[in-house]
Amino acid sequence: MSNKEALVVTTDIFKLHASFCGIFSSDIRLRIMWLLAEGEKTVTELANALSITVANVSQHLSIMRSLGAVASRREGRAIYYHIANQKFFQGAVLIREGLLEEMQKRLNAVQSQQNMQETEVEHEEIIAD
Amino acid sequence: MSNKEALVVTTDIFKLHASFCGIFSSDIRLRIMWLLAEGEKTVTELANALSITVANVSQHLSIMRSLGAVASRREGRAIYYHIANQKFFQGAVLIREGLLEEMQKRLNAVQSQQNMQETEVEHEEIIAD
DNA sequence: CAAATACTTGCATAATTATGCAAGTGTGAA
DNA sequence: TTCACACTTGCATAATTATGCAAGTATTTG
Repeated sequence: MSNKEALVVTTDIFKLHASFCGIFSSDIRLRIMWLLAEGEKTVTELANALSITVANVSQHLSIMRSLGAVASRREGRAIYYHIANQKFFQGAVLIREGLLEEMQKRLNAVQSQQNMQETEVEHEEIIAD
Repeated sequence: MSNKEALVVTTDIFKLHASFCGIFSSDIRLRIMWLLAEGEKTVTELANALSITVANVSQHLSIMRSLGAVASRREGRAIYYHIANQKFFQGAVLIREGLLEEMQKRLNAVQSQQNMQETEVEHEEIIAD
């Protein structure tokens, strides 16, 4: 994800989709999406919320804008950014939900395995008797 | 996205989510998701469908499995892969829909701009009369 | 056990992406 | 016009990710 490509021109929807999803492969850009989901924000507001430099936020926004994930409007000397299409955020939310579900499943699996082991120990103790 | 990390252990949901989304930033892995959405498939089947080497598919699957996007089961000497949670696919679909919507919007914008220009020309012609 | 099939892994090399810092642009106010 | 503010860009350096190829493991079959 560099910000040097001015325009993405691909006829291959999978390649386009993949480049686009590069947006979500940075935790900073994900946090920006989550902040912008609350409503439009300026670069400075985002930088403050994220505790990183304005230049860095600007570079991330430049990538996101070049891929069409966000759009901006100028008001005086501030530039307000917003999510270009809510489906981008909704899709990211869905993926996160899946992740959390899977983590919960694994946690449950580990816990029930622990219960199994505890049961085995009890069983051994019974045998030891 | 290397396949060397055995286990992702992060308490930061944004970092975890971002690593996970690295899966979608490769067109090959996206194609694998789309193929697996049809139903479970072996590594060889995927390699044939994608016209790439089995080793390469295996490496991509290894990344996807290490992040929990896919799971597998062995049947004889074949290993069948499937999507671990449908929300992963649904989220990717939603993002693609957003992308296509935005592309359509831009196409419409270009077309209406062309219509505007045509109207201007007509206008000039009327003036020329 | 040997051979064949199906898949995985290690490693080197190439390509892409991220970051900080310095310098630049655009806007409004004095 | 000069200054300050808000943001962007270029560039170098570091870090991550992708790919092919060769060698490896696991399973079934003869």
